[in-house]
Order: sequence, then C-alpha cells, then structure tokens
Amino acid sequence: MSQKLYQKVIDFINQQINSGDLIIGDLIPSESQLSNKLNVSIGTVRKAIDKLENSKVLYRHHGKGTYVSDHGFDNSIFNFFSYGKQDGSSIRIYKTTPVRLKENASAEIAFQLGINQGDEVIYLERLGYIDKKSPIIVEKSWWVAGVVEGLQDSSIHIPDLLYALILKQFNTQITSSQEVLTAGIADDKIAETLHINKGDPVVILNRHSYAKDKGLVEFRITTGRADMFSYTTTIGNPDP
Amino acid sequence: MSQKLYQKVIDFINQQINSGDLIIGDLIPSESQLSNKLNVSIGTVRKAIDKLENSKVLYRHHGKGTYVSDHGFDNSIFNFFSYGKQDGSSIRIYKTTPVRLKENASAEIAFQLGINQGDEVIYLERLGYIDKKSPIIVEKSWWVAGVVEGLQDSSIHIPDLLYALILKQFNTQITSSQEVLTAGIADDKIAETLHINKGDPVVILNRHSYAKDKGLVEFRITTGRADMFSYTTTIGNPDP
DNA sequence: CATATTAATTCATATATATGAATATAAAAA
DNA sequence: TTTTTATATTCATATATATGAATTAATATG
Repeated sequence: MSQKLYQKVIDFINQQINSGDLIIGDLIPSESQLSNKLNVSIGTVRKAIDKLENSKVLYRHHGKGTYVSDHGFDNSIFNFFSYGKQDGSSIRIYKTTPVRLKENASAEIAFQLGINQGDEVIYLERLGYIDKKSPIIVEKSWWVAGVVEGLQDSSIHIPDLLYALILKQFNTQITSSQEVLTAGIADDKIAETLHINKGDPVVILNRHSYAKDKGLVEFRITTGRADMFSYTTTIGNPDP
Repeated sequence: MSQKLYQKVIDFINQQINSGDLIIGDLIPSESQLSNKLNVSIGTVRKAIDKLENSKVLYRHHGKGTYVSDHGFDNSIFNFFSYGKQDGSSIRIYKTTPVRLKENASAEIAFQLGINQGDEVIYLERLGYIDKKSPIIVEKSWWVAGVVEGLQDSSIHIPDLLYALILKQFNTQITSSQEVLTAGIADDKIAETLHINKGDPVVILNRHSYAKDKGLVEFRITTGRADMFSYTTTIGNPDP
C-alpha cells in the first residue's frame, strides 16, 4: 500500500475502471461515499479526484457527480484536424466504413499486433469526412479476430465512435492507446482516395490499442491530408 | 476583481511575471508571505499554486520554494523529435546560427508580424542537429527590428536557448507562443540543407511569439525531416 | 395533470490546524 | 578552519469544518 493516502484513492478508482466495474460515462461514488469506504477525509478524496481529473481520467459535473471520462480518446491528435482554419478548434469528423473483411495477417500486421503471420484478423477501412464531399482521412484498422468476432459482418452497424461499439457488442473495453504521429507523402492509392496528387504531403498516425485482460487488440494506420491538418498549441503564459 | 479568491492569487502571480517583477528561475514569495500579503488563507494560496504548477507556469521544490518555470517553451512540440526511435523521448538538439541579417520585411512576413511591408526586421536562420552530421531542422525566424536591435551583429553569441538571450540582452521577455504544426514536402532549398530529396516529406511548425508590452515580436517557420520526427502520446488510462 | 416549491445530494470554495519532510542557515564543537 | 548540530523556513500531506452553488427528487399547489 502507498504511504500517501490520496494515492490509495487514486489506485482504488483506477482499479475499478480497469476491472470494468466502472466504465466510460459511469458515475463514480460520491466524495463522501469514497471518504467513508476508504477511511480517508473528504479533502483527501478531493485531492485524488483533482489529480485524476487533471489527467483526464475523470471529469466532474457540479451538482451531479464525477464521471469516468472518455476524453482521453477524444484527445487523439487527429481530432485537431481543422478545415483550413488553423485555430485548433476541434471539428467533428463523420466516418463511413466501406471495407470490412476477415483476412490472414501479413507479416507486417502480424508483427504490429504481436501475432503469427497468417493468423486471422478483422480488417476495417474507414473514411473520415468533414463535409459530404471528399474524405480527408483514411483509416486502416486491423483487429485480432477472436476479440471482435463477427465485426466483419455488414449487418453490424458501425457508429462514428468505434470503441463504444466494441465495448457493447464484444464486451471489450479499450483501456489505452499509443499513438505515433509523423508525416509522409501520398502513394497512388492514398492519393486517389483522398482526391489529391501522388507525392502530396500527408500526416500519418499509427495507433496501438490495448484492452483489459486481452492486451494488444488493434493496430491502426490513419492517413490524413496535410493541407487539412493543423495541430495548434499555446505555450508559455497565455493568460495575460 | 474575481469572486474566486484563488483566482486573485493566480492573477497576482501572473501579473508579477508579466510585469517582469518575476522572471524565469525566480523564487516567488512563500506560501505564507502570499497568504499574508493577499489576505487569503494558506490553503487558497496552495490551490492557486497548484493550478499554476499544473499549467507549467511554476514549479515547486520541496524545502526551497516555488519558482517561475520556463518549461512551457521546452514543451514545444518540436522537442519531441527523436532519432529513429519512436518512443517520444526528448532529445537535445544543438543549434547553430549560420545566417543573421537585417532586412526589409516581405509582404508575407509583414503580414505575419502585423507590420508594414518594407519595415525593418532581423532575420535569423538556424540549423538543428542531434549529432555532428547533417541538420534535421531548419529554423527561419523574423524579429521586429526595434525589439532586438543589434541581434544581427555577429559579435553577439547566440546560445541554444534563444529566448534566454533575448531576455538578458534586450530586456524582452517572451510570455507566450502560439504554434501550428502541419506537414509538407521539401523544396529544392530545404532539400539541399537537410540532405534529403526534393519532394520528401517534412514537418512544418509555425510559431508566433509575444512579449510583454510589445505584443507580437517574432514569427518563425521551423521545417524538420519527417523521417526524424515522431510525436508520441498515450491516451486513456496508462497506469494499469 | 402541470407547475412551483422544498429538501436532499453532490461538488466548489475557503479557512484553520496539525504533523511531517526537505532544505538552508546559523551556532556550536572538534 | 571544518564539521556537526540545532533551528527556522518552506512545501507536503491530512483532517475538520463551514458556506455556497448546481442538480435531482420529492412534495405541495393550482
């Protein structure tokens, strides 16, 4: 056990989230309940929740309670896509899923997912739009087959927020993701899909997603038009 | 005045930093001193400092005191350059300044700096290395001339951390910067400098920097080799 | 039934207080 | 002088308490 009491509270909440007792959107016990249950003062509970809120694990709603956040995933750097404007405002991206099928893992995909070449994977190809015209991102996603068995079936409606479906339909909660952002140039196929020219700059985001008790379950490559992408940050002391 | 007392404390400290009464590295008044001076409890001071520490404006050193941080600028997304490795570890970039001169602002630069075309600007071109071989970033920086008069003089040694020099030599403190990251492809000149091929992907970071009482003082375009760049983030609940 | 009021719950702010730990400084001892 | 010791300062953790504000649920009223 930790010597710091507030860490005990943090550990407790993390454990609850991780075990699935608490999932995204859930209301966590009130400050006074946690205070009683864990035998610490309410101020200590507040300090713990302060830290968890700060790291985006929780968010508070005055008068209602404190919830498990999904903001971490909304926070994906690719949500900073903006449409020409470079103000970093987060714009909703609508997604379609034109391709979904079960296939055998290539050497590359097997390596990325930590499985054997030839093992079954579910492959999804999704397109992201900010209007009805042409897509600005292409998302290629490979899932370990056993985890999302049947996802390739076109009768399953895939919503914009894929992870919500995975949680409901397959009882699999994505607990964390690792993203690596870099840049590249469009090849023929990407150029055609995004309605740009071969050799035009693109932004590339690789993601590995982990689920509780299942480990690595998804590898994803997202490719976006560089001219539609901008990531804005303010550093220093913005207040004054 | 704000209705929230801790905001009063935050405002006070920000104002002190902004006026130059406190500069990077300075020890701010102790919690008890602030408590007395501003007539709030020490707990309220702590809450204010918590927030400022969280936003990287201050950092605390147990037993010594609380200092004004410069971490905000270290946090530039371009410090996430890594050398092949994609683990997001921050690597030191050594900089040289091969070009520095006073010139008249082009239409583009005048627009970016909010001055008139033809107004004098100081232009710096810097190269960033992670080893002795070839540079991985090119940094073009335009300063409003009056602010850094004489910076083009080659007798002034320019250290890796430019803003520290600007503060000492020209009594100008950069209080905040706005950065916009995007991607592009190398033109002839950039390709030659970075030892890559024309058309290769590059990462581009535009920065506008502001100084107290002087407003916008610098516009900067940093161009980096995409193959040497990766920006890694973890989202979700990384603890478990 | 629909609406307004009241009460209970929950987070938000603020203060007071106590103990402990890290650091710096001044005094005492070798 | 150098080293050790004691003391004061400053942040760190933890508890208790009071008031206020946002929300929900129950209750009274028309």
